[in-house]
Amino acid sequence: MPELPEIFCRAREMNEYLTGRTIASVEVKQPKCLNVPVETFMEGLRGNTLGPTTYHGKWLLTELTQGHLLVNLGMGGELLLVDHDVMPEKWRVRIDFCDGKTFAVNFWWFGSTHYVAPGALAQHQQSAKLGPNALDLTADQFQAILAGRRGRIKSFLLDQSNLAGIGNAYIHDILFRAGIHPSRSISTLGDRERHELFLSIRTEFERSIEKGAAQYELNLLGGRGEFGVADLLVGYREGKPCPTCAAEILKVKTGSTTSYICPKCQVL
DNA sequence: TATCTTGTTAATCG
DNA sequence: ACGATTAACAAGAT
Repeated sequence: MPELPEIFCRAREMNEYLTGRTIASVEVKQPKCLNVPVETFMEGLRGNTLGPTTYHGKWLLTELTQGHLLVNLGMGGELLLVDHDVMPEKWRVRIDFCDGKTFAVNFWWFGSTHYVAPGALAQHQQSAKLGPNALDLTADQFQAILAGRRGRIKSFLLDQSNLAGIGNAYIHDILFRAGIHPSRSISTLGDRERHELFLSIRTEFERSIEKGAAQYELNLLGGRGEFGVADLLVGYREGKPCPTCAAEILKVKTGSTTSYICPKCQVL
């Protein structure tokens, strides 16, 4: 589940381990994950040296000598730095560096690996329309984004054009910490609740980042984070007691997504 | 076998 | 125009 904490950590790792390496060749096993024809992709990348990597929501953006390499892990996958001849079993795109290392990209569903030509980043639709990073907001900015908005709070928070980085895994605990039911209308939320929500996003994401993000995702070197199921409060804990009031945690349908809630702490 | 899932976009309906 | 809902898409695990 790559959400903001995972992407944040991958970006940090890419800065530490990939920056300065020069691309010798590129191979694509799944052309559908590209935004341009395979030839364009390979030609665009070849010969470039990798600069700093930043993140925006669930996108990783790596500056190249000319242009940018963008990766979105979709619903999961691995970014691995390996030796040329020790490739992982599954990979969709491999970027071979001149020094014998390879950046191997794999998704298990719906990922993207894009090449953006110099100066064209603003034209990259998928990343250009993202809202601000959820962790970069101040309390006031968060209030401003919520002000006057309609609809349900959960769909609002999951909509990457409002604020970027929250997905359907961390959101269970984010809403629980704030004591807010996922189906609450935004218009019924008081200032105090909105502020609690703001704090919950920070708390939740920062806790995970401190631990190197999710246990069930591999980091660049093949290791794992330490944020695991034991760190979850209500997410994926159907039938278990709420950590606050001991009521039974429920798994409920909220629109097209599933939510885990405490029915006593998060009333509609 | 059938169903579930961490994401995103487009289409559709009211 | 907006919000809600559904389907669809590149898999893999249970």
